[in-house]
Order: sequence, then C-alpha cells, then structure tokens
Amino acid sequence: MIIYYSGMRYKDKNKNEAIFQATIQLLNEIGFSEISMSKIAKRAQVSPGTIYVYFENKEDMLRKLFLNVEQKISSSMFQGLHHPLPVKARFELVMSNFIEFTINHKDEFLFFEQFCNSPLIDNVYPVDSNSMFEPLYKLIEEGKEQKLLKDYDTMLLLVLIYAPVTELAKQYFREEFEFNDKNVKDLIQASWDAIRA
Amino acid sequence: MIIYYSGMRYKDKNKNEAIFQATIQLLNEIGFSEISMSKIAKRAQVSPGTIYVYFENKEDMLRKLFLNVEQKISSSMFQGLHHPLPVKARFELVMSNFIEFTINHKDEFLFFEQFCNSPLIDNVYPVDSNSMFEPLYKLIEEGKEQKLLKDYDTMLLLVLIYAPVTELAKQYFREEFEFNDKNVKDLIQASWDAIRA
Amino acid sequence: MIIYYSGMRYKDKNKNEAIFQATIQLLNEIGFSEISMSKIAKRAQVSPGTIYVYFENKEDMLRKLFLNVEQKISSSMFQGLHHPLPVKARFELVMSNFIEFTINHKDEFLFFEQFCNSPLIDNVYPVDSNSMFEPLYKLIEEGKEQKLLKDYDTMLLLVLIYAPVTELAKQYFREEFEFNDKNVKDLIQASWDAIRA
Amino acid sequence: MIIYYSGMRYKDKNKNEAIFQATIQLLNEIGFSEISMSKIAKRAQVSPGTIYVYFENKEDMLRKLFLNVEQKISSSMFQGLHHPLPVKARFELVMSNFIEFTINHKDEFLFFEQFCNSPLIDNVYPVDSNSMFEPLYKLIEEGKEQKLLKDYDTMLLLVLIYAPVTELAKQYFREEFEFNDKNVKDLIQASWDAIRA
DNA sequence: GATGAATGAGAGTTCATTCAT
DNA sequence: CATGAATGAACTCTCATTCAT
Repeated sequence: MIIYYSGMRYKDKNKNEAIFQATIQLLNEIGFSEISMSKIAKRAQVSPGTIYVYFENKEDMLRKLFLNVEQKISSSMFQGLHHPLPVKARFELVMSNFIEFTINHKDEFLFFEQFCNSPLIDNVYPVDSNSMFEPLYKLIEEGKEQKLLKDYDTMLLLVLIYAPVTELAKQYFREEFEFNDKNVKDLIQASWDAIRA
Repeated sequence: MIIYYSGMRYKDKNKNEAIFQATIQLLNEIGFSEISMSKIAKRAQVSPGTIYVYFENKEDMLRKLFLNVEQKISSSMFQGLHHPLPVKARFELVMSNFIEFTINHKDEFLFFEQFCNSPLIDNVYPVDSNSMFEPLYKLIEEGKEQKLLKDYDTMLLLVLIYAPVTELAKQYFREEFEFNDKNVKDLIQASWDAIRA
Repeated sequence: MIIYYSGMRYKDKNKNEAIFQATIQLLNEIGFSEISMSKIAKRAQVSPGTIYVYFENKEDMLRKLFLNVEQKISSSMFQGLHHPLPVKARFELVMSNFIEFTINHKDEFLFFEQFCNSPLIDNVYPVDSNSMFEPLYKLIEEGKEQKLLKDYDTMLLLVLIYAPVTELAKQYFREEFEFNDKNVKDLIQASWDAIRA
Repeated sequence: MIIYYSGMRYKDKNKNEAIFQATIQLLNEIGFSEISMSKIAKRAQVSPGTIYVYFENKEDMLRKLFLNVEQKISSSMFQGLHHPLPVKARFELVMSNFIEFTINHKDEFLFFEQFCNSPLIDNVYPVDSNSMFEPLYKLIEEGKEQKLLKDYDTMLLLVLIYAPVTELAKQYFREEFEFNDKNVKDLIQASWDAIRA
C-alpha cells in the first residue's frame, strides 16, 4: 500500500515493515554472523536493491530497526502509567507490562537482547544506553525519597528488577521456565523484596 | 610450551590459546557480523590455515572456545565452596566469586554473554543450558528445604540472583555503574532479600 | 544481445556463452586439476561473482556446459537424416557428419571427451549415458532387421562405429593422424565392414 | 617391508604402491578436480609428508603412476606373443589379452583413460603417445605386407581395433554392456572384419 | 519506487609443499 | 625413513552495494 500525503509520495510502509520483520526473524534463526542483505531481501520478498531505497546501508537499517523495537518495548512497558498511583502499584504495573510484552513478542525481544549484547550497540548509543528505562529510573528515585525503597545506587535497584525479567524470558523461550500466573506473581513479589527498604 | 615426541611435531598449546584470545578480543571489538577467520589469524599471529590444524571449522572453534570460557567461569564461581558452611555463607561466597570473576575477566565475560544471546548457543546445548549453575541450583534447593528461602520455582530464584550480577557487570564495563565495596555488599544483600523466605 | 523489459535488467546471453567458451578453452589447456572459477572469470572477462548469477555453482556450470555441448554434437550428427534413405546411406551420412563436427569443433569435442572420461559424468547421467546416440542405435536395429548388419549386440555394433571416430579425432588433434578425403572414406568403409553381415 | 640392498637403504615398495593405489582409487571416485595430496595421503594411510619422500611433487607422482600403469597394460597386452604365430592368431591373442586386462583391472584402466583424455598427457609424452601400441602397430604393418589387411593408413587400422575395446570396457563398467564369451568373440570377429583385406 | 544483474572484495576453507623433529 | 604441524596462496562462493532500466 502506498500512501500519498499532501503532494508528497511516501515510501511503502509495508515494505519497510517487511524488511524489519525479515531481519528480526533471520537474526534469531541464524545470527549476526550468517545474516546478509540478500537473505533478508529474499525473506522479505523484495529485491536486494529495494532495501537501499529505504535505508542507507546495512548498519543504518539495523540501527533504525533497533530504535524501532526499543520504542515498541518502551511504550508497552509504561503503558497506563498514571502518576497518581502509588509507587508500588506503578512498579507492579510496569513489571507486568514488561513481562507481558516479552512473552508476546518473542522475535522483537530476542533481537533486542542479541543486539544489546553485541558491540553494535556502541554505534547506536554513543553516550547513554538506558534512556529506555528512564521513567522506571525516575520511579525508583521517587520510591527512595519516600523511604519505601533501599537507599542503594539507583542503577543497582533498577537492574535488580529488570534483569531477572529478561533472563527469565529467555529461559521461557528455551522452554526451561514457565510463565504461569503464580510465577509472574512470585517474580514481582521477589523483585519488590529485593528493592524495598 | 612445545612437547616433542620421537618423529612428531606436536600441537602447540600456546597457538590454541592465542587463537582463543584473538577471537574473544575481536568479538568484543567488532562482533559476530564483522569477525572473520583471517582477522582472527592476523590478531593471533598465525596463518589462516593454522586455525584449521586446531579446529574443524569456524563453528567448531567458537563452540570449543565457549565451552572453555564456561569452564573458567564455573570453576571460579564455585571456588572454595565447602559443604560445611551454612547456606547463606555459601550464597555470599558464590556471589562474590562471580562478581570478582566478571569484573576481572572483561573479555571472557562479554564474549560469554554475547554468545549466550546469539543463536549459536543452540548448537552448543541441544538439551540443557544451565549446567554451569548446577551447584548453585542445588544450593537453592537446599535453602528451600531448610525453609531459609522462598518456596518459589527454583529456576526463578536462581535467575533472581545471577541475572542482576551479569547485567550490572555490563553496565560497569560501559562505565554506567561502579563496583565499589558498598555496591557489592548492597547487591548481595538485595539479592538475598529477593530470595529469602 | 541484451533484452530489456520494464524495471529489470535481464541476463545477457553473451555472458553465459562467454563463460562456456572460457571454460572449454581452459579445460583443454590446463585440465580439471588446474581450472578455477577465477581463471574462468578472467578468461571470460567477467567478475567471479557474475558466474554465480548464471549458475548455482561450479558443478552446475560444468553440467550445463556439458549438456549444451552434447546437444550441439547430437544435432550436427543427425543433420539431414531423412528416413527414406536406405540404411547404408544413412550410416554414411551420420559418419561424415560426426567426423566433420569433431574436426571443426576441436574445443567442444575435446572438452566432451575429457568430461565423459571423468567421474563428473556420473553426476550428469544417473541412468542412461547414450541417449545422444539414440537415433544411431535405432538405425543399427533397423539394419539388423533388414539382415544388412551382423546379428550382434546392438551396443557392440554402435561402439564399433563411433569409437574409432572419436579416437582418430584425438590422434588428429595431436597431429598423429591426417583426416584427408581418403582416410575419411577408408574409415567409413572399414566401419561398415566391421558391422555388415 | 623394507629391503636392504648392498649397503643401500631402499624405499618401502609397499608405501609407494599404497600411494599409487590410493591415487587411482580417488581419481576414479572424485576426479582430478577434487583430488588432493592430503586426501591421497589419508587414503594411503601415510602422512602427506611421506609422499614427498617418494616423489618430487604432485605432477611427478602422477606422471610416474601413469607410466607404471601403462607398463602394466602393455606387458599384459603382449603377453605370450610369439613371432612364429600367424598374424591373425597374434591379432586374436592381443585382443583377448587387452579385453581381459581391462575388465580385470577396472581402477587402473579407468585411471589410464581419464589421464589420456586430459591435458596432463601432454606433459608425459612430449613427442609420441602411442609407444604402448608399438608391437601392435608392427603387427598390422606385417599383415599389410602379407596382403591380409587393408592397405589403409596403419594408424587408422590400429585405432579400428583398440578403440572399440576401450569404449566397450567403459560401457561394461557402467553396466551398459556385458562382456560374455559371445560378445568377446563377436568383438574380435568384427574388428578383424574391419581391418582385413 | 522497484528491480535484479553485475561487481570486486573478502568470506571460510583447502591446497601443495616444507621442515623440525 | 617418516611424521604432521605449519604456512601463504589459492580455492569456491557470498558479500554489501551500485545502477541501468
């Protein structure tokens, strides 16, 4: 589908998305060492040349894909986060949002983790790599001010609550952990125990 | 060290190690997508052909390197772990061993994380991927039996204590977190709070 | 000749043929043990990568080249073969067609012989390797029915007439035999004597 | 087995032969394009270095192997050839010797044919390539003097009798022709008919 | 915008050969 | 004599990218 917009001709959103999806899938199937523009093109059912209509080069495409996925994760994670709610309620909401996103978006999530653990991430964030968790960071600082949370380094507290989620998600996709209701509740409880004063 | 027997020239342990070190360094510098056997050979100061004297192919080399690093991490982590010690003391020992290893073996650790988050890991462990943490798994089960720890899924408790360590180590190498004495103490304390009954 | 359709750049028949000719020439000059895709590309004045636009791999290229040459030989051999002609006349026509083709297409012929005598031929014909001579086979059977030819195994009679031609052609190219009018006439006569009743 | 000979230490005949046999087998299995010194060494159960004790290089080894096989064929072919026998009897003896050798020495024969049809043959015989058939050549000339054979070019007559044998042998090994007693008799008869006056 | 033929560079791997033992 | 580790060149093939259409 091509959208015309006040005299301007827009690129086909579907092709862009098809390229993104093909890349995410292939990266999870064969990894960075084996992926190639031709394979991506074949999977996305476009010509190799077409990718260069949408992106400057391979690096540019991967960077834009990463930022796109990061945006999706971030907006899902903080969905429905109204300030009036007390700190603990907001913590629980963010945690369930995050868990829900990961288990429902396997490909995006695993791509994100693979990318973050590779040196490619250095080309994306020359300065700061945790802007995605900014609202959560703020929430923890608020909790510390209210003496609800431990007076530890904020980054330490931040990691204590998100690292287990991502790690358990990976175990879940390897079928070595089950994300049933009890486990979700337990995870949120234990995470709270880790950081509460 | 080269060992000679009659009529043979034996494989050089140093060459094997040089190839491993070159691979680890390059993977952390440029990643899986940019690494190549020629670059590894150049960094290790051997001929490209020489790598194939020691390993069947690229995949075989990476797999053997991974298992080698995993062995190093595992043996460091459980160093000095005598059974007579109480559960909490053993927990604290394992945690500090683990933290100490990661911050003192940047290259090995980051390679390990990158590898674990790539699809290559699937070729290494067709069945079970947490054998490295087996003694820690057992320790948690013992703690659960003694009612010291929460009666949660053991994998959940396991992840709650190791995931923050690896994540903070990565932040540390990005200079976004400091591993001073207080932070180490706090991390161990918070992890214990997360899992204790 | 390059044919363009809208929005596409089409494959160039000349490039395909240039690759075939370069391969035939090089195989006759240096043989299977020394030939390489790079050498072929250089001789054909294309990039090494270009060969892989036209063929899947080396084996595929050689197989297609072989079938192409076989087709040429076969169609030359049976050119002008009208059924109304008596058996002997048809025999003589096929023989002179065959002789003429071989001495006028040195490269194709020598490539064909080299290929047929290598194990590569097994990958081309999994079942039957004499389809090229099918019409000649039929002609011999007709001659046997008319009691013109010996009542021997048809394959035996077939080989008796084509094997000397190919062998003499090779001697001719080594300048150890001359294909003058007398020798051609003698060869055809002797071959007829071999098979006639 | 190592043979010591008046103060000189001889090379191991078995190793030499093992290298020859390995080469012949591999050439028939995978051909000149795929063969390599390492593969030959592995098949012969010797070290790659050992081949260079016996031969100067690959080309030297192949040339010596070819001459060795040619010698075997030639001596088998003219075995029991006493001059007192009449021309036709000698012809028949040579033919049966030749047929018998080919069908009983598949590997040597197919290697010989493959080698003769490749440009490698040019490096072996810079001048004359039919010395192997010298006695047969002489026999034909004798037959021509006795007016028993056609007064054709001797090379032509020579080829008329040996080319069908080699070609049928190849068909035999592809299981497309049967070398039973009748066919052998028929082949010899037809060959005689081809050349007799 | 979209195509895919075309490319030279470089990928992983094997090569013939050497030589210290 | 025999070994096999070691090598750099060369192998087959794929790469990211370009560009005429």
